[in-house]
Amino acid sequence: MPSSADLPHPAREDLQLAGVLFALSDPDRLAIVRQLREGPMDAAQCTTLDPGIPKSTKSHLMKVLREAGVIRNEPNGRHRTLTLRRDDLDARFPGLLDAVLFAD
Amino acid sequence: MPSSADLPHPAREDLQLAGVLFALSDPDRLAIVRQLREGPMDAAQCTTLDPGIPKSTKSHLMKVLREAGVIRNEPNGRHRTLTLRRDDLDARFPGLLDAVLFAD
DNA sequence: TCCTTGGTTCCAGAAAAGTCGAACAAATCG
DNA sequence: CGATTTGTTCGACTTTTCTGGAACCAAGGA
Repeated sequence: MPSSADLPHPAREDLQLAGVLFALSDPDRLAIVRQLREGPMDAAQCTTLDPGIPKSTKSHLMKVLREAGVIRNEPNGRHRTLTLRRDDLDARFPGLLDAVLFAD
Repeated sequence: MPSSADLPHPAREDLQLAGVLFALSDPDRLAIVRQLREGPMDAAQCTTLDPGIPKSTKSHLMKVLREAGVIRNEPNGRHRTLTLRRDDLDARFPGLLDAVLFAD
């Protein structure tokens, strides 16, 4: 049974190209996605961001990525596990994620 | 000698991934880019946009795409010729444009 | 030369997005 | 239970982006 702390995630078929591109169009969010390339990660270990960033700001970055369908954000004990939705993105927009992750 | 009507275009090496993604993160701008896929086009023939759109708004859409380096906008007699900067985009962000154009 | 056409620029207001403190929530540990 | 850790959410404020009218500009054509 889903915990009340579960956040909504769009279904694969509801992902919008423009929305995904927008979520990725920010250097901070791009850095998070790049870090997730290696695999799931607890939000606390996002070292790519300025360590002095307020947690509400950080949470907002995650929210934009989640609502666009780029990452999954699930409760995991006291933490939150972030996962890149690679399979869904590849299915809907083949090659896009690879191009973004590979760039530069 | 360059006409004063020439608009500034970023050099290939100055293209920013986040900037390009932002320019593409809008349905209207995406539609313009998709139409340019077939080849250069005069701005007046952008049939993808609502025909009732004010020309200043349309010009703004072009400006965002141009400043991000997605399209070239050059004077051509009484018109403006728009060109997708496919070679520059492919060089800097391989696969990105194809993925965007192919999607859906 | 004047008029029309196709387009940019400027400006101001509206809308959207980002920032961050403070309050709240859930899990864990003592 | 109470304190700590790791977050989310809310609300107010700032900043960015969008929108569209009006002025302007350059190229042709009558």
